[in-house]
Amino acid sequence: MINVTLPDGSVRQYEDGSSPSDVAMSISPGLHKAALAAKVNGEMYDLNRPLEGDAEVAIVTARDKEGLELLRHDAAHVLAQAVQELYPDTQVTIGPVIDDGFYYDFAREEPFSTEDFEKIEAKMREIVDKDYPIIREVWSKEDAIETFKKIGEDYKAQIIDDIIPPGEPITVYKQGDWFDLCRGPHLPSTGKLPKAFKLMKLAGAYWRGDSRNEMLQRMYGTAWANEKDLKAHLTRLEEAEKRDHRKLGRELDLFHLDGMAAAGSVFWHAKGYTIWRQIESYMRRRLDAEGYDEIKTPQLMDSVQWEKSGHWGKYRENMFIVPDFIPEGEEGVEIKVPEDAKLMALKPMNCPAHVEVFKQGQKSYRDLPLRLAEFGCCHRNEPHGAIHGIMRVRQFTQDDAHIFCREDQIVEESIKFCRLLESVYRDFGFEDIAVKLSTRPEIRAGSDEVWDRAEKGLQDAVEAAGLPCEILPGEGAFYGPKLEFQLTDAIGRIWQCGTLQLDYVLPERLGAEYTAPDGSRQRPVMLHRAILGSMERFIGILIEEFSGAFPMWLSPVQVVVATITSEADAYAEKAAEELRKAGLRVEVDLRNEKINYKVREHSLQKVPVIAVVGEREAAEGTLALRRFGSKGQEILSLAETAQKLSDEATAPDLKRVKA
RNA sequence: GCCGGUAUAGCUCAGCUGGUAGAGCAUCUGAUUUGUAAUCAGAGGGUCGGGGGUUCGAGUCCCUCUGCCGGCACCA
Repeated sequence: MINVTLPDGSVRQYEDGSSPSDVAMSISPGLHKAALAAKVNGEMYDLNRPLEGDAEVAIVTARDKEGLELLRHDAAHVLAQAVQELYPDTQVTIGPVIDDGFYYDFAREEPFSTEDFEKIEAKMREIVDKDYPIIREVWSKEDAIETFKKIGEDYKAQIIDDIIPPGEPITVYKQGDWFDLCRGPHLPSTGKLPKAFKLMKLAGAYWRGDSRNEMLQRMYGTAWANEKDLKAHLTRLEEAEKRDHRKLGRELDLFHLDGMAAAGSVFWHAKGYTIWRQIESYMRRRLDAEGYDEIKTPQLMDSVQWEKSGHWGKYRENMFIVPDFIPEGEEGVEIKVPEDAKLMALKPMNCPAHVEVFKQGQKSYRDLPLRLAEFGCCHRNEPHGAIHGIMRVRQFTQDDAHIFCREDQIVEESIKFCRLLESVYRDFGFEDIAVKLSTRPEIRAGSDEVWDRAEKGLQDAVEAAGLPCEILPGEGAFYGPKLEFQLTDAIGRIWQCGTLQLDYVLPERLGAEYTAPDGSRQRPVMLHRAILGSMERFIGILIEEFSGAFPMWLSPVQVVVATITSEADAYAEKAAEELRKAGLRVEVDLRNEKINYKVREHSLQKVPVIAVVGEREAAEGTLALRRFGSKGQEILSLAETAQKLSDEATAPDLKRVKA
């Protein structure tokens, strides 16, 4: 007999060789029906896999996170079986679970098309209906390789050969005639898979994630415990689409993009640039208060500078190179660049120029830490497939700064930075920030003691700011460890925004030094840091975060004064003037349209306040305020409105000063 | 850069198996003076992304380039 401890703490006895399925049945037939797998001593087990002794057993159903993952994993297998039955010339590779679903990578000469999806889904449902038992088998490595090779599954054979560590058992799952290499666990039968799945998209993906390898065809799908959850998920996706910054950017007249005229660069319109200016002013105030010195450095620098900094060697192919010469000849004649023309490059980052500024004049230890900030406009020739809206562009402006300091100042500076970043993000409404600490890579500059101190310094800094942090071992730059601060867009894509990087190498390469108290010449350490990251990307994320309905202080138009009849025109102008005097961004709508029409239009533009004026308001010197997202109205005197709205429109940092 | 998809009016989209373009909204003009999410009428607007080909004839079929979309790879 074996003793089984259930999640509620109770202990039951079962015959030797009993499986989680027996346990579930003994608790209730309902649970047995809902059971998908089990957690045995914390490890996931198939329902029918015999228990090997006393154990803690928890039955997993579709309600558990693990259960849902199991479903999705099975959905991937059912997909693979369906595809191979329909298209026998297809090889299977891998099919993992991802957020909200799964994918499967197939190798096949002929491309699939999304038009095949309907047929494939029908086949998947058929496999579910057949209710094939899913049977786990343990094979030897040699047998497994041989079997998969024999049936032409070269990728599977390669996985077993290269990827699975020796000694680990090779498990194969069979459903009907079809079988697949898999770690498991799986559902007891294909009939347990709810039909709440849907194939979503088709995409290319490199075999084993390496662009030197061949490209496979990846099918993405989503799978849920029931139809209702699936529908809710699809609705969420639709809602997220409405928040897409590219769509809102156009609809709200914030910016436009023109792939033909300037691929990967943003044309900012007045409204979008108003938001930009608010953010820039805000950041400038925050940096001023933190002891930064704002500077401005050249857009074009001689290639010699980039050679010295090391960028030329490593990133040349992503830099825009400009030959320094005067083209001759008539219009229409091809421009010939002389072979000996000096080359310049648009800056891909600001740091070398900041080191140049640091190097001007003599620096003493008394000058440190020296914090040089710049809203630096950078150009990077990004791979074309990487460009995305205003999130990933070829011209962008960083809220960049470099802190030159002594090694013993690193920790304090890092803490100050993390606190500042956390406070800035909170002002913009971001509460959960993902922080990643990338530690020393295999090939690196500097001694282990220096790395020890640097990594610990960054970790302490994040902790001091009260931010949770995940460590990415070996992901740091060769010159130092780094922190990355990530935000998520409307559809769950993660974007790097803020960053803090320690750099011991660049000051050395470019010869930055200061005079120490003992009169010796010393190298400063350099902290590369950005809070928002790129202005473009940050604004893109803000647009999606607020779905275009910006808080008052950022909103490009804060108030629209809309008239009901032309009788109120003069008063409307006067009211707008008063509100502008109070520092508000105000537009007036005197058009000969019904108030319904005006309210609708400005509501669609997500203007925070519509101030309606008719004869009554004009006579009484009041405004009827209607807030975005509400139907009610509030009648206030002109003076009260100016006071109240300008308070509301005060930037968060200035509010703190006032308070 | 790679794989797949896609490109028609300012925007959203229709245009079946080839017979030289349509709708709604927007714009402009006129009427309407209106009380909180679309007042009515009329007009203008497109070498159907560029180039090449098949055909008597191409928005429609083929090739090619470019952009865009979704992934992959990349992201100092």
